[in-house]
Amino acid sequence: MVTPVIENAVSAGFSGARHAGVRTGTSPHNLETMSDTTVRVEVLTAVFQVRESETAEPLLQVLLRRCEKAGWSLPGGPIVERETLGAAAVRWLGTRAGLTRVAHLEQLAVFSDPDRVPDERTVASTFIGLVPSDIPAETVADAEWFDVDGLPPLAYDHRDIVDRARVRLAGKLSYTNIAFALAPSQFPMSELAEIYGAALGYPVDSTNLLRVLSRRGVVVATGTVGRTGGKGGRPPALYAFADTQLRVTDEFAALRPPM
Amino acid sequence: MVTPVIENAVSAGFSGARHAGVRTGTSPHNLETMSDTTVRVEVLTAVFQVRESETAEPLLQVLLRRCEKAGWSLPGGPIVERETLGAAAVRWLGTRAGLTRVAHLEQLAVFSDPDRVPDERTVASTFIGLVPSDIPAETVADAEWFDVDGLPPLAYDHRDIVDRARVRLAGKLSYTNIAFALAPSQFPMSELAEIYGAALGYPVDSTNLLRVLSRRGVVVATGTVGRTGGKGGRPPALYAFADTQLRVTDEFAALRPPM
DNA sequence: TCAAAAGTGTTCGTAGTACACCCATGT
DNA sequence: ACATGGGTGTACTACGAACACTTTTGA
Repeated sequence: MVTPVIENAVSAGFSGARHAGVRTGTSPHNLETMSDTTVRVEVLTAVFQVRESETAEPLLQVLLRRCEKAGWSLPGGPIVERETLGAAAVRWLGTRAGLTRVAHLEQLAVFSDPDRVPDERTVASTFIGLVPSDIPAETVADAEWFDVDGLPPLAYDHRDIVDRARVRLAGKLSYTNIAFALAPSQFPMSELAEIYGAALGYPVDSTNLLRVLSRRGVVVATGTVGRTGGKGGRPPALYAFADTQLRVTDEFAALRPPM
Repeated sequence: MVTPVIENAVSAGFSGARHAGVRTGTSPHNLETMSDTTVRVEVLTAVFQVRESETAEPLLQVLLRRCEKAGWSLPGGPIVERETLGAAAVRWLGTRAGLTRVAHLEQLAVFSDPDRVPDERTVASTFIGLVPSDIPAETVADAEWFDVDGLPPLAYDHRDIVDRARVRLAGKLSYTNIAFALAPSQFPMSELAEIYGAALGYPVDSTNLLRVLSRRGVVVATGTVGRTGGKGGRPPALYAFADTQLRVTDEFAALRPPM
């Protein structure tokens, strides 16, 4: 179970942004010709996958890299010229962690505390990445998967980033089809319920999950049935996600438009 | 009515992040000692206020600045050393638009297209700012408020930013108490319903709004009553928001935890 | 034939909307 | 008194959770 946290909100009146002693460093107009203030920008991605672990049930895991200076850290690195942040995130996942495919990648937030990293001032633009559970692990170099509830000490503020990513993921599972990026292309509902359970941290009933997701048009039956498991039981119908693109499926919990 | 758009999602397998020809510009380890890739970072804020306009009802408006080079643009500018992005956003709102108080400020997204601004490569970290409707306009210098549905042509990608901000605001009105930052400290429910209506783009029934928001503990009655309006009518009870901090008030539309 | 897993159906609670009706004030 | 706006109550719908019961397989 993930505790919800409000993200990046600076609330309630800082009255008088009088920027005492703060040098703006530029004239107040023509934004596009100023070139004095540059800063190091890095991307960091929290990549999640629901994976088998020592326990009976699969668990939500995060991909970490061992970094000799600062311990375990999220994969990522600085951006280069003429590259979007998303492209940089993908590039670093390839080079740093051997990950060649993520089914979904989205911006999380920017972490900009001046002291978040010692030495050079570094702003981190962070991402969430999701890998379907049937994609092989392919851990490369010094990368490794960890249960989200059994993380080692992480470098800098990377633990905050992972926590925020988990909250976001849990939230979106409830009102979007984001699980398409965690699930295999075809699956029995009981397996999908386990994926939801792993990501949310509490058990999800497969019966009701089917009802909710099919009413919303998120999953559709493929018509095929799977093999029955090791200990007998009725062979399960196989389902698939209708989209492979993030969609809001329950837009308004309240205050929906009239008619 | 705001059309929902999925934000910042790069979905569905870029298989093989082989970064063809892309120079990473650094060795793959020790993130904290690299200093080659720096980039200009600017903050931009879409500030909203529900304000009286020519029409009978108040409308949602955005604060824009006239910029001689690129036309109307969002207030903001580059960050300086040892300043978080949020602080930079606040500072620029003060110097560029004379705004000394926002009730809520939150990160929106990062816009990083290499060509989003000509000349120097500039990454924009964008924010949403909200100003209560009873705060005087205080337009300063060449800043001006515009109806969100009657915007002039905006500089660069600033129109995209405003649109994304509107979608985010509309969404959060439904499942958080974010309206605290748009409403006066005390208000009759009919006035709050108008604020919701302006921000959402469709009429909101004040009767039901009261029920929803009081069940959730978002608004509370102050006990006082206001003055009756110009054309008679029963004097309204006055309400206030319980918090001045963003809170999720309807966390799970579906898939709530058991028990 | 029995256990295990999957699927179907039913009941229940509750949130949200629509709308009718009652209340308090100014003219 | 009556128009105007505010407040209360009620009926209806829909969604989701819980859970019992039925179905289909393997041992």
